[in-house]
Amino acid sequence: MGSASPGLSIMPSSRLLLTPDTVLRTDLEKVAGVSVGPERQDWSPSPPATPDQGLSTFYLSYFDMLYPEDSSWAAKCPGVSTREEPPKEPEQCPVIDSQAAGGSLDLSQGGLALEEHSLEQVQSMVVGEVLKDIETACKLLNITSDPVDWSPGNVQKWLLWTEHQYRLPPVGKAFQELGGKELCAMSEEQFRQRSPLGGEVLHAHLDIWKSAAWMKERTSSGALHYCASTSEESWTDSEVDSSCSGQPIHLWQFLKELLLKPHSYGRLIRWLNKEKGIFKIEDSAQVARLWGIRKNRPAMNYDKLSRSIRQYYKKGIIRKPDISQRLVYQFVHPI
DNA sequence: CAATAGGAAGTCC
DNA sequence: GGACTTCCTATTG
Repeated sequence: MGSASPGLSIMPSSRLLLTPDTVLRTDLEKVAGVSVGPERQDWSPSPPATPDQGLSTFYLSYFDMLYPEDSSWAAKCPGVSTREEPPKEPEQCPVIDSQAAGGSLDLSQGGLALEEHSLEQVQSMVVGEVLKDIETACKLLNITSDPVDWSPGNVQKWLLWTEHQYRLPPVGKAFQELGGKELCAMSEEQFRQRSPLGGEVLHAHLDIWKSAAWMKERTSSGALHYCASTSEESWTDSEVDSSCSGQPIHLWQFLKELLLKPHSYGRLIRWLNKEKGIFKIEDSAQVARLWGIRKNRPAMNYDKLSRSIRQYYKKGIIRKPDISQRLVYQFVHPI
């Protein structure tokens, strides 16, 4: 049989007749624009006050994490608006321009050089970051990056995770029993029918995943760097291997993964002293919840999670720091 | 009152 | 059997 319905495989590719980052960008804009709620997600910069600030904020947050040391230039970098291809999505550009509208092109000196190379580079970096985020989520959830391959269980995990990440209203059982193929075949309208409040955003997020999977497959021929490249500064090779091979993830690995993505999880858990491996759990309930999603343990809570951490004391994996503080732990072997 | 500590038994791969 | 998970009691800040 035709197995994967034609539309399924054609859809992403037809969309990607445009450059990959154009497509992703469109999805990103959608997600950012649509999901702007009273309480935006955790991607660091200040919550947008208006819908069109949402997009800028969305991008800037990525600039932020690309240039954590000096994000000031990005904050006033309307260079973003000097796009070369306005013909394509005219109505989406003004949104980006909203920052420039404020005037103040501070690109006078040094800015020009930046402007020259920045746009495309920044765009590809942003896309790269999105792809990395997806890889991270895959690791944390133990699901494949291509939604088409998801089991109904995987779909539920992804839904729970995405809900949590972007503070979407719970979909409950609206998508129960759906596998990845069915999910991917659904239109935005169908998403909205199943989940009137968050369906549209969920669909946009899924779209990003689909695009990413398509891009990944397209470039996979020579590229096996994917897994390892996701956590630049992180573990040793052997550790990367274990987290890439779909083996059950250990709690300490999970915690480290969260710690490696401060722009996504910094409000839940963060380094107090990265060199020494000291970290603080800022939101114990949420960290436990994510761990529960990962392990399919809906009843997981901080009481149980912390008991697991305490098992690490004996094993010499995690300990309490010399100066014990609430919710602060230390990896015995940092880096 | 939530966090910490650790024993004990159960589950899951 | 290892790596949690679940439950529980006692202690601490």
